[in-house]
Formats: sequence, C-alpha cells, structure tokens
Amino acid sequence: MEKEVTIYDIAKILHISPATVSRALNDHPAINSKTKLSIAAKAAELGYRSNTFASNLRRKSTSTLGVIVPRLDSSFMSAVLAGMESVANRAGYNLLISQSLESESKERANARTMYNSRVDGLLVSLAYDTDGFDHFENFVKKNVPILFFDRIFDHDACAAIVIDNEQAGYDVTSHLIMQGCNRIMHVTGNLKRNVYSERYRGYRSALEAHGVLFDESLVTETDLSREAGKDAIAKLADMSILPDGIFIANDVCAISCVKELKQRGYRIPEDIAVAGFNNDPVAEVVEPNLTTIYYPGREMGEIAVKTMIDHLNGTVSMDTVNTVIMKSDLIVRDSSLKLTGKYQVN
Amino acid sequence: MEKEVTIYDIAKILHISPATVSRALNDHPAINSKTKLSIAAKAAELGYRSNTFASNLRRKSTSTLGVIVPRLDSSFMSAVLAGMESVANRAGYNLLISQSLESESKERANARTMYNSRVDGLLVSLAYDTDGFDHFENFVKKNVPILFFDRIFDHDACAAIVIDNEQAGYDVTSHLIMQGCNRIMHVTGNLKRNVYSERYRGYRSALEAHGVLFDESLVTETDLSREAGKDAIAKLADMSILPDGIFIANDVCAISCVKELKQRGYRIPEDIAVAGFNNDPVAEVVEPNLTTIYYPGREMGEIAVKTMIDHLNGTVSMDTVNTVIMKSDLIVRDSSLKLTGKYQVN
DNA sequence: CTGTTAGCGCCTTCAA
DNA sequence: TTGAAGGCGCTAACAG
Repeated sequence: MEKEVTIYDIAKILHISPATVSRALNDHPAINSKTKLSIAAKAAELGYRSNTFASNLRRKSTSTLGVIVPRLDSSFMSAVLAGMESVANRAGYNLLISQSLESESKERANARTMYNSRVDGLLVSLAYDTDGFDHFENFVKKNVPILFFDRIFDHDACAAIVIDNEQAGYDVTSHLIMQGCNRIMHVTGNLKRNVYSERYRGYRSALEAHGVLFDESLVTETDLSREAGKDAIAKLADMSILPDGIFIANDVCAISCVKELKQRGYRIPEDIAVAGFNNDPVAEVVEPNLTTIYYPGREMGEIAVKTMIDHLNGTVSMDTVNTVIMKSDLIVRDSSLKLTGKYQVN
Repeated sequence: MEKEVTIYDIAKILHISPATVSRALNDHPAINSKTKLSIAAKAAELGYRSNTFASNLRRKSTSTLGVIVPRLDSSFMSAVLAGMESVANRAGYNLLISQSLESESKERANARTMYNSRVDGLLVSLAYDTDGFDHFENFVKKNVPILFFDRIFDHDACAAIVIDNEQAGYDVTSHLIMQGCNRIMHVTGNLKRNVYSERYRGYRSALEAHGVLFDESLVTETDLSREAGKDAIAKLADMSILPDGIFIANDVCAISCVKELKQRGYRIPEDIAVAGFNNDPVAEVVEPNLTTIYYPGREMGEIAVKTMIDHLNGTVSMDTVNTVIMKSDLIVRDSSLKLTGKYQVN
C-alpha cells in the first residue's frame, strides 16, 4: 500500500507552508498564480488526491446530496437519476442514492442514514404510502435543505419540482373525449400523493369543460400494480354500461389493463380507447401502442440538483424557489385513436 | 443550527473518558455492559450522531463501496442494485453508484471519482466498449479490492461473479433445436465482452451436440440496440434460405426483432421461433411472449457485496473467491413453442 | 475494564 | 501574498 501524498509533502518539497498549498489547490484568489501553477504541477506529479474526510471534518460539509426515490427500477426514475448525476458531478457533488421500495418505513430508515451521513441536502420523491413528515424534521431542524420532486410534500420549509399533473390529466382526458369517448374510466393511485390527485383533478375538469357527465363509479383508486390493472378491468367488465375509454395514471398498470382487455375480447381502441401516463418503454411494445404522457425525467433531475446546489451556494434561497412546475407532453398512439382507423392489427 | 453532540459531551456528562464512549458506541467487547447501556442511553437522549468523517479520517477507511454499472435503467441492473443495497446497508456500508452509459470514457471518469472518494472496494460491470484495464490500476496499486460482476474482466487481482452464460446459451439453443429448428440465427453483442462470447460459445456447442450444421453467416455481432434488431431482421429477410429460429443475446433487441418480424409478415413461432436473454419485463408484454433466460439479478448483487465485505473484513481473501458462477434458468414462452401450438393469436 | 495521549489531513483565523 | 498555529471529532496504541 503506497503512502498517500498530503499537502504537507507538497509543502515540504516546495519549501512553502501547507496553508499556501491548501489555498492554491482550492484556487484561493489571494495566491500568486505562479505559486498556484507550481503547486498544481507538483501535486499532479506526486499523484496527490485531496482527503475528503479531513476536508469535510474541517469544513463541516460533505459535498454529498442524499437521494431517496420510491424505486430505482423505473425508466422515469433512472432518467431522473441520470440527470441528477451529471449535474451533481459537474458541480463536484456526490450522490448517495437509496430506494424506499414504496414503503414508508424504509423511507424513514433511508432518511436516518442520510441524516447520519450528513448529506448537505436531501432530494426526495415520496413512497406510495408515506403519511408523516416527521422523519424529515431532523433535517429542517438542522437547516439541511430538502427538495421534493415528482411525489412531493407541501411544506413551507421545502422546495418542490413537479410537472403540471393536472394539465397532463386534462390533456389526456380531453384527447379521449375528442376521440369520441363520453364514458371514461379513470384508474388512479393513492390520492394522497399529489401526482395522482392532480391527474384526477385534470380528468374531472376536462370532463366538465367538454360537458361530459362525471360518474363517480368510473373512478378507482388502486396501487397501480399489474394486479390492480386486472382488477380494474374485471370491474369494468361488470358494469352495466361499458366505458368507451380508460385513462390509467401509470403505464405499467395501463399495460396490464390492455392485456386483460384483449384477453376478454375487447378491441382497442374500437371498443375502448386506452391512455396511460409516463411514457415507459413498454408503451411502445404493447399492441396497440399506448397513448401516454411524456415525462421530462432527465430534465427534472437536472433542475432538482441545480436548484439544490444554487441554494447551498447561497445563490438562490429555497424560499424563492419553492415550487417549480415543468411541462410535459401528450403522446398520441394507436391505443386511443378511434378516429383515424390506423390501428395495427396482427 | 443546533450544535452537534460529540463523544466529549457525553463523556463530560457521564464523567468518563471520550475513549470509553467511543468504544461503547462501537460495541467494543472490553467495555462493561452497564457502562455501554448508560452511554447508549445518554447518546440517544442527546440526539448524538457519529461523525463519519472524523471516524473515516482516523480509521482511513470509508465504509463506502463504489459501484459502476453500464446503466441504471435496466431491470436487471436495478435488481442487482436492490440486492447490493440491502446487503450493504445491513453491514453498515454505503453505496456510491454511478453509470458509465456504456461508454469507456465515462467509465474512466467514474473510476476516478471513486478513487478520489476513497471507496473501500469497487464493484464494476463493464461498459460495452471498454478495452483497457488501466483506469483500474490505481485501485490495484493501492490495494483497493475490485470485484467485477456480469460483464467481467479476467484479471488475477480481481474477483468476478457471473452466471454460466455458456450453459444458458447452450440451453436456449438446444431448446430451439428441440422445437424443430435446424437453421438458427444468432444475434449477439460485442464479442469482447464475456457475456456475449460465452453465450455464443454455448450456441455453437449446442449446435454441435445436436448435429446441427454451424453456418457462420447466421451469426451477427451488433450493439444489441433496437436498431440492431431491425437490421438483423432485414439481413435475415435477405437470406436465400430463411432461418427457422433466432436467438438474440438480449431481450430489448429481441423485442425489436419480434416487432420487425411481425411487420414483415413472419409468423412467430410458426415461421421463426424467437428466444431472447435476460427476462426483461417487456418479454411478457410483447406478443407472442418471449422465451428467454432468467437472470438472478438481486442474488448477484447480494453475493457481490457480501463477497466484497467478507474480503474487507479479512474473512475471505479475494484470491480464494476469484470467480463465482451462478445458475440461471431457461423460461420457455410462446415465442419459441413450435410444437404445442398454444400460441396466443389476437 | 478504563483512561491518557497523540495524531488522521485539512482549513481558517490571525498575524506578518 | 504568505506563514504559524490550532482544532474539527474520532480512534488506536499504550498504560494502567
């Protein structure tokens, strides 16, 4: 094991003080640029690397951001993380990533770990069933900034980044109505999560705007799993008047609805037009291809980290930011195109 | 900002030495259990949290493992990471995760970051086009253990965890042969990556074992992307004698082959039986459902971290481990079932 | 079983 | 523009 090079080694060789080396390496303005150059050169030559822990210990900051997401294995989340990683890296921050697996208790445990690891800031997308905010109180108390994204918590002390879920829900529903649907089922997730309650609100206002009667029995709150999709279709099949469209708040569940509809002999979109949400890769594999909402995952991750870092640098206060709303887009595919008749049939 | 509680605070209150507090908190065997209890109680009462940096600085270890994967957004990788995370957490290790996005240069950058972050160990699955090993030399020099998984590098100083890709390739190919195929196309990835070269070897030995003639023109080395799938099928369609089966080394590409085959009017599996690799969720969405190889992702992640930690604890030497080979399984679905006639037709 | 002592490597006053 | 000095919080000898 080779010995690690320290600023003392460099100082000794160059006959200067460690303080000067430290300052030069950190690009301190009050250091002669020639001195800087010679120090940088010697550092490179010796293969010096800064000791993060000593630095952290001294500065009482970690240059690390904690990230808690419901799950890593969704295309949306990996896009978010990719965006986060690139911005964080460029700014010299590390990411400590963990997944709550949609469970509040795991989310609590993760928050504790982040707290103990003394992350400089915390980025969170809430688990499916999280109720309380108390596992984040520690951070607020210690003044560690929290930024929620996608599945957010409305809290004065925290910033938030979301898409306009209500608008998206409105767009999907309007599109279905334009295709001739006037009895649209809505399969949603836990309504205490903003993303689902807002999509639902968009659904309702679209109905209203287009003069379509709202029927409560057409709305099902589920966990948006595959099974939930099957169950929803079973419920649909039992209805006395069949819906002619269905808007599912998430693609994975939507796919399972499509499968089940087909299995039961319904034609998509002729009998029932289908639309999902998220633009998951499966949306382009299922037949017919699924109409859905494109989610700017990568950009959301980038903005989240950028906002956090700006705040940490004192450039922007979190209060100023509070909530950023991003745009998303409707992607129309065959599963909802009743009017053009261009459906693939195999 | 509240002041952080230190072991000195606890020591002062309890009229004992900081060293005792430190030892008690780390569950040192040579501390009276009553003392431990009272210290633990006081620590909890004061909301004490250990300062990782001071500890790291002193112990010259980080309790952090670096992970470099080609990409986060594959179901296989997220399973691996889930397994890694749970084992690491339980053992008190953190994970520093980054993705190379299949590019050697990003892999190099990631390795450098890991090196500067002084991870205690490095877990790597290689990018698609990585040639050199030199970006890992630093670790070897500094005696930081490296463990490759899935896409591995054959290197004396490093351990490796893989599935038996050759066996799996053999199983898939044999299955196709048993279904009556005797002209099987093989779409593979970069043959310098073990996973692909071994699957290819399995393909060849299965042909040989069953007395099926090997035809080099049936093998295409690609990047296994969606486009590659389309191209492969274009090539297939141009052949004078059509294949009756096709084995693609990855599900994402296989799906695109299926789509293209259907588009061109081939019936699956009647005209051409199709098999993929990985058991990606899309395999159960595409029609007909895709025959594939199940990959024990979660278990692989668990074993990788377990092996690494055992090594770091000195329980097991890396040399002893060297290469772990895990089992995988053939999953037969409609896309390859020529004999039973149970294909879904919609 | 517990205490004393001496740093780990860095950064930041303060002084020059 | 640079140097000297002290301490961030913890742990590992060493000594009882």
